[in-house]
Amino acid sequence: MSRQGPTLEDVARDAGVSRATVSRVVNGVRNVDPAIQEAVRQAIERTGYTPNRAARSLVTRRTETVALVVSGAGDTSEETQSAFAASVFADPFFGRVVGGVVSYLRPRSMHPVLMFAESPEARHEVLTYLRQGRADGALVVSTHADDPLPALLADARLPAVLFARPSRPVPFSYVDLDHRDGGRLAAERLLARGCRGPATVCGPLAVSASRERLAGFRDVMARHGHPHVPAVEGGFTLDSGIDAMTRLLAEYPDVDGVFAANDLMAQGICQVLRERGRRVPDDVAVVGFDDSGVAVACRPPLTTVRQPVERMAAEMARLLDEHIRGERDKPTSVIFDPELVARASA
Amino acid sequence: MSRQGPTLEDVARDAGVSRATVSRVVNGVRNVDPAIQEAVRQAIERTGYTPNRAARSLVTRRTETVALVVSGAGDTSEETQSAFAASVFADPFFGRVVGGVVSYLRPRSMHPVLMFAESPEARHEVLTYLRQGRADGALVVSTHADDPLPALLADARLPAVLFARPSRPVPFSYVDLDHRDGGRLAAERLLARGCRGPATVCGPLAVSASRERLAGFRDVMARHGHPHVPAVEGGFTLDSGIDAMTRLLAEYPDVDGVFAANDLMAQGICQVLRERGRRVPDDVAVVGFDDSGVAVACRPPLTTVRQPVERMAAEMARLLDEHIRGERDKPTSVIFDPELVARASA
DNA sequence: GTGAAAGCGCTAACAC
DNA sequence: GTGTTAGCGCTTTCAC
Repeated sequence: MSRQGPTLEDVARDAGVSRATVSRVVNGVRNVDPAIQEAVRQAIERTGYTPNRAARSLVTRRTETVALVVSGAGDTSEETQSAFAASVFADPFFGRVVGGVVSYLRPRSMHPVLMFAESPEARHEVLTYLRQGRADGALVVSTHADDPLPALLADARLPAVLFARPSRPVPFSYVDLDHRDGGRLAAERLLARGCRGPATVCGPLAVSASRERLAGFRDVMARHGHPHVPAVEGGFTLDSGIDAMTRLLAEYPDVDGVFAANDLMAQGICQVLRERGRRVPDDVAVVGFDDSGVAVACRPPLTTVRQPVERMAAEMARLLDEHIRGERDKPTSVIFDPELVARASA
Repeated sequence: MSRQGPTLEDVARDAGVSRATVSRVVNGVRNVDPAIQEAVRQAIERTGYTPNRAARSLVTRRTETVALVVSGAGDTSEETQSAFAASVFADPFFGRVVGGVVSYLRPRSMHPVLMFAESPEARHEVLTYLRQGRADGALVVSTHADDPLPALLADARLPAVLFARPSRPVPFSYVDLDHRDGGRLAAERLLARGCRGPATVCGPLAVSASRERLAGFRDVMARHGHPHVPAVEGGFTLDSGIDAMTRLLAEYPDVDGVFAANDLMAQGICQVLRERGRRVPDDVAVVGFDDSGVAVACRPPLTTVRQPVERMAAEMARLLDEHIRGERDKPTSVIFDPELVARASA
C-alpha cells in the first residue's frame, strides 16, 4: 500500500524549477512564464505526477467532497440500516437526485459521499464526518417531515442545502417545487377529461409537500363543484398505493378520477383498478406525480405532474458549492414549477 | 469557512501532556496511563476536539473512504450522464448493493463515494480520484460485460474488488452468485408445478451471469424431456421484459411456464400475461430472479430465485478492506448460493 | 515572474 | 509510559 507517486519536489527537480512554481502551474495560477509553464507540464507528464489531495486539503481546508445524505425520521432500529438504503432507492426519486447532483459535481471534480441518517447514531456520524473536514458541506434529502438533521447541522454551523423546505425554519438554502400548483395541474387535467367523481391518494400528511399537493388539488376541485373530494393517505410506496386505492374503492365505488401524490402509488392504483376490471382511463382516470421512470413503465403509461428532480438536485449542489466557496452568504430558496405530462392514464 | 476547531496541540496544553500522548489516546493505542488517559479524555471533551482527517491521511496514507463505482459500457454520450444514474437505480439491485456496502463500512467509520463510470472520461476520473489518494480502493459493479474499468484499475495497481466475475481475468477479488444453480432452481420449480411448455426470458447474453442462469435452466429442462427451451433475450429492464414476453408469446403461444432472468423482467412478463388474459400462475407460471423489492410488489407476488445482494455487497466491502489493510494479498472469490423463494407466481 | 521558507495538524520513530 | 522531533506533500506569504 505504499503507493505514493512522485511529489511536487520530484517534478520541480525534473523541470529545474522550485516547488512553488510547479504548484502554480498545477493550480493554473497566472504569472508563470509560458516557457517554464510548458517545461513544468512536460515534467509532470514525464514523472506521472498526481497531486496528493490530503496534503492540499490540509492547507486549503477544502476537500471538494460533499456529503449526500438521505435523512430519515427519528429512530429506525439498527437492524434495518441496510434495508433503509434499499427502500430509499425503491423510489426512482432518489436515483434522479443522485443523477442531478452528480451532473453538477462531476464537471467540477467534486464528489458525493453517500450517507444515510436514519438513526440518532447515524446522524451523529454525519456531523462528525463534516466536523472532521472530510466533506465541505451536506446535501440533505429528508424522507420525513420531522427530520432533526437540519437543526443539528445548523447548530454545528456546518454548510448545508436542503431538498424541500424544512418543516421548522433553519438558516439553510433549499430547493423545492411549487407542490400546490402541481396539485392544481392534476385537478385541471381530471376536470378537462370530464371527470365527475374525483378522489385522491395523497402522501403522508406529515410531509408538507403532500399537504400542498392535496390543497392545490382540492382548491381547484372545490372551485368546480367538488367541495369535498375524498382523500386517502398513502406512504409514497407502491404497496401503500394499492392499500389506499382498495380502501378508496370500498368507500367510494363510483370514483372516476384519481390523483396520486406520486407515480409509484399511481402504479399501485392502476394495478388495483385492473384487478377490479376497471379500465384506465376509460372507467377511471389516474394522474400521477413526479414523472419518474415508472410513469412510462406503467400500464397504461401515466399522465403525471412532472417534478424536475434532476434539475432541482443540480441546483441544490450549485447552491451548496456557492455557500462553501463563500460566494453566497444568505440562505436562498429556489422554487421550481411543475408541469403536466400527458400520457394515457388520464 | 475558516472552521477549524481545536487541534491536538490545544488538547495537549489543556491536559498538560504532549501531542503524542493525546494522539495515542485518540487512536486507542495502549501504553497510556489510565489516569492520563482520563485527563486527556476530559480535555478533549472540554475543548470539543475533532481530529483533522486531512492531516491524518497525509501521514497514514489512508482515507477510510472507498469509491463505489457503477461502471457501464464503453461510451455513453455525455448528455446521458445524469440519466445513467437514474437508470442504474431503476433496478432495485443497486439500492441493495449500496445498503450492503454501507452496512459493512459504517461501523468502521468508512464511507463510500459514489461514482459512475459510463464513459471514457468518467473512467479516467475514477482512476485520478484513486491515484490522488482520495479513496483507498474501489468497489466496482459493472452493468456491462465488456467493462474496461477493472483492467484499467489493475494496470494502475489500484486496489479493487468486483461484484461478479470479470469477463477477462484481472487480479482482483470478487464476489459472485452461483448463477447456474439459480437457473436450475427455477427449472425445478416450474417442473414441480407440472409445467410442460417452459420458456425463458434471459438476460443479455454478453453478461456471463445471464449465460449461466440460462445454462442451468436449460440443463435441468433438457434432463426432463425439454431439450429445446425457447429463450428470448431481455435487457434486465421492465420494458425489455414486456418486449421479450410479447415476442415469446407470438412465437410460442402455448408456454405455460416462464423463467425470467430478473424480477423486473418478470414483472413485465406478468403485465403482458394479464393484458392477454392469461392468469398467473394458473395459465402461465412465472419465476423471477433476485428476490428484490419488486418481487413482493408484483401482482401476483413473484416466486423467485433469491440472490443475497446485501450480503454479497458487504462481503465485497470486507474483501476490499482486507486488501487495503494488507491483511489479504492474493485475489479471492467468494461465491454465494441462490435460494428459491416461493410466492404466488409459480 | 520565481524561489525560499514557514507552516497546515497529524503520526511515528526514537529517546528517555 | 511519555515527550521530542522529524517529517507527510502541499500552498502561500514574502523577498528578490
